[in-house]
Amino acid sequence: MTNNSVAEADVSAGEGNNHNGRKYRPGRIRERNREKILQAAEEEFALNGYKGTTIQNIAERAGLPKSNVLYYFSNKKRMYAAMFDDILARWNRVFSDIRPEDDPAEALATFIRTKVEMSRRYPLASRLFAMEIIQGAPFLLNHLRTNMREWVRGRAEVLQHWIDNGRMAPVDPVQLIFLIWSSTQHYADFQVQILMVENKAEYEKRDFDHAADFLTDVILRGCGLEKPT
Amino acid sequence: MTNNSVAEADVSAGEGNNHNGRKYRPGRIRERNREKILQAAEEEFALNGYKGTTIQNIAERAGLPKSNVLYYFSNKKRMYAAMFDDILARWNRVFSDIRPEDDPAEALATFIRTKVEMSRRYPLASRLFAMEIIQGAPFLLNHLRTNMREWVRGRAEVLQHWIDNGRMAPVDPVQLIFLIWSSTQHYADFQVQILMVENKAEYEKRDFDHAADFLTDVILRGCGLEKPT
DNA sequence: TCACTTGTTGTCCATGTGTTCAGGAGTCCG
DNA sequence: CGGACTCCTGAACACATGGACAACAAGTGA
Repeated sequence: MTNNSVAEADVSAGEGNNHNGRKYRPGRIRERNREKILQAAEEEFALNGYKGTTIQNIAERAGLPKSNVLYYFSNKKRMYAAMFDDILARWNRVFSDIRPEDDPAEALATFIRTKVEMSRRYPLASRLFAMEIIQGAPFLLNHLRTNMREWVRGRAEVLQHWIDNGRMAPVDPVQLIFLIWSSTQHYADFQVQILMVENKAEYEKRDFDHAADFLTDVILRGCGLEKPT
Repeated sequence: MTNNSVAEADVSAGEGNNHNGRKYRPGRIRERNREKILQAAEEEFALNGYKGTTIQNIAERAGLPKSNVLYYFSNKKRMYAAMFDDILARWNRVFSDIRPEDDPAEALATFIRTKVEMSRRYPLASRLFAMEIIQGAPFLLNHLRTNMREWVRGRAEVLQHWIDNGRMAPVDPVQLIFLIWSSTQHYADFQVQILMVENKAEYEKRDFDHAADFLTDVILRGCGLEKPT
């Protein structure tokens, strides 16, 4: 199995037991603070980029002194990497596989809806990821080369299978995946632009529903599919 | 007319004449160096973000001493803004208007092709813009609120006109514009990801042609249109 | 050539930032 | 309670960076 994480393991004190035989429960304090910090980091990094974010800012947002933050993540890089581990894990938990015997229209619709939902629920993660890629993916390159490539190939194969069996129009499967990725992420990444253009102060749930409807409608038809009931 | 630029005018020495009555041609040296610097800035900012970019880096890439760069752009912010003025002007030069009497399929196809072509020719500009928006558009907010909003409304009106006349499927025109924006820009902004997933070292011209073909194909069909001959 | 503008550059400095470190407080278990 | 370990934190430091500035060089029209 390829290494699935972007962060080299941190020294991570408190991994359960020690050389003494005495057992300590791996601190719940640790757990709680780690989360507070990662949460804050996500917001700061997404707002200011890697370089633009200072540990001080993260610390303030997390309500902790800077030194304390550095106690949990020995340095900035590791923190950034740990954040992505978190995000990728979160994503992995959500996306279900597709199978050749599934209904194409239904599968695509679900995929689109799920992705739009991700844009709604985790816009920060989406933006973070986008910025990372735009800058050449210095941290995620390996992840793209391995996990993501396989992911895409797997899906593309199924799509191709559907095409070969005449169950959808013959469109390039990989490009189709890109199309769905880009158009759905757009609602998270370019939120400000969309809000400005539409002259709205903030998103509402129904905006996402509308977007999802629109995208399934156009893309499915674009693939020669009927909207599922 | 609304102010079309994002940069407050720089002091910009050498604006032609002086208080003395004597006339100087606004230095060609100035012109040349300005361009060298803006070019370098585009590359650096796109690669490292606003904060991550140092004047020193830009200077080195432009082959000038830092002090000289600061002679042309009195500070980092102004430089960043000037760069966007450049980029926006470049874009404005390219996009033609659409008219109600145009053929929908042809107009959309042209639009898509033009945007893909922009992704190919000016990937840095696209990435720069993307990063700026993702981070909340601190510099471009005003531009989004005015110019871009009007731009979208103008196009949307024409699209709606076509829909009302039954010349294309009834899809939300504004969403359609977003869809085209996002899917076409994706090839510039997420270049690394695409290359990694497809296991290619670099783009070739034909990749963009292929992408443009795919997008026109799917999106036009998605709008109930036939591909133009 | 002169008078004046434009262009060039080295130096200097205040500020901000990542990271280290040493010591102290808190927590848990026998 | 005592010992062992986890958690916390203020102070200090080395270093990078944006920008000011003053002196100097080059260019330009008369």
